[in-house]
Amino acid sequence: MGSACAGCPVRDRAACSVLSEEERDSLARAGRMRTLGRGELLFAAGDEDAACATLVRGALKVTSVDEEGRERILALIHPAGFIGELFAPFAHHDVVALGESELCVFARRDMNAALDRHPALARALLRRSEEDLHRSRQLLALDARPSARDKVGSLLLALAEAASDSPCHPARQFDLPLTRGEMGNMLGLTIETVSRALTKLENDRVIQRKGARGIELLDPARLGQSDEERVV
Amino acid sequence: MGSACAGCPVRDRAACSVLSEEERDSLARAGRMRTLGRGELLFAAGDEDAACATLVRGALKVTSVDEEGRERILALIHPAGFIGELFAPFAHHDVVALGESELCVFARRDMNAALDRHPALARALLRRSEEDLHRSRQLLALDARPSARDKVGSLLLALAEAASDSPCHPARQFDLPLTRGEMGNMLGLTIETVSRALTKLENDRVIQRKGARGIELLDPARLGQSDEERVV
DNA sequence: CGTGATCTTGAAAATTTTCAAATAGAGTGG
DNA sequence: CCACTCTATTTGAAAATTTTCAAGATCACG
Repeated sequence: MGSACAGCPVRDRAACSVLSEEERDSLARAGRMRTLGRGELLFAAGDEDAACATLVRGALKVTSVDEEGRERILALIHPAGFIGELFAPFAHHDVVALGESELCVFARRDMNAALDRHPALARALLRRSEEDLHRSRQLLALDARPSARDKVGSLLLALAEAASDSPCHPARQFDLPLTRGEMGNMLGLTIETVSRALTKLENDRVIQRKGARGIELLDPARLGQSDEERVV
Repeated sequence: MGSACAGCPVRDRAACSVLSEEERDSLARAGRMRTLGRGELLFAAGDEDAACATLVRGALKVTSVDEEGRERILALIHPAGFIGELFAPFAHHDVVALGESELCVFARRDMNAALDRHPALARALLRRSEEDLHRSRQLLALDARPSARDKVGSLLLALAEAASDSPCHPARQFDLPLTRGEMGNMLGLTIETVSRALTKLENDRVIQRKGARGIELLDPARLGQSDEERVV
């Protein structure tokens, strides 16, 4: 029987890829695989000693719920992403599967021990955390766009890039992992406004909808652009 | 002559506080102090091998400029905060002083070397990065509020907490480190809307303005709340 | 005590939200 | 496989909010 990680689809990209074969297997023995269906919770805000995990397949959302019960999506996690707070005494946010997802889950104590044992792992997580921070800031930049059309366009572009295998190139065609409500939630818009923005993008021949969730990018260059600016 | 760090105001909170006295001094010798005035640039997006630094005094903003020239504030850095990307080949964003600021600056190579030499430093930076990520997500949550009044209120609360010494307790009175334009920028609102929101908050006896920049919190509990929800 | 920049305020225009209803899709049980 | 049902999405029109444009007030500073 081969290594537990031998067939792992993210073995070359996840944080643990910096470990040697043996080190990785030993870490894998401390963890376990887990599958979540759409809407299932990995852990909830307030959980003590919440686990941490590498996402192997699927997609997750990180959300917070304010005092009035409104949910806010704070981040999306894609395969090879690491999820979990190693230092906070309890989880700050909920983490929920957007679709069927597979994770490699570790107890926080085990991950902390691994961090001590393998300095390279700490570096790898620091690097990943830096990337997460960058992604979070890009998300922040989305909200700066003045018009709903631009916000939705920028989000589509971000999702297309996340859906693509090759980094930095958006997938030409992909399925939205988010409902209209979830998209609106991320952009501070209502469901109806998101829907209207998509209609407008389609009328402008920037995208082509394929059913409710499928998106084809006809003119990716105009997605991130302002509504007006491209009249030239 | 004592240690270079002996009088450092953030010596107990910055990432380097996990080092021993000697380790810290040796790191300090690799770095240098630098003072920036309001509006001065620490480094710019695209800089190769941009330095990194711990903020000792003052405040910084991390900004990006989109293709149409609009600036977007992505993060605020407060004393003891660490700034700089250790892994990206070039800086993603501009970093600018909001007011007179003092920093402890390191060449990226030196910081990377220190990371290898002191695993505890990698952990400390990972922890700090996790906190930055959390703050960035909180900022993201600001934009979810539907009304301008709530957005501005939430931002004021965040700034009051940053201005306070005691964590988790907002300063009752403080000076805004940001112009109206910068606040609007962070919230996706115009200068005028921010100004009107402040006027409304003042009319509602939630805050009291002291000149253009001074803010006194009269009823902090109502700052983060929805406009309507608190009619009871 | 000017002077330029920042901030406030007003009114019209544009955009978004809200409320309401119709349509399309996905999943289920017959 | 199809009809049914529940949910998600789209669309419309009025109401509310925000932006834009314009002008006056205030502040900081030389």
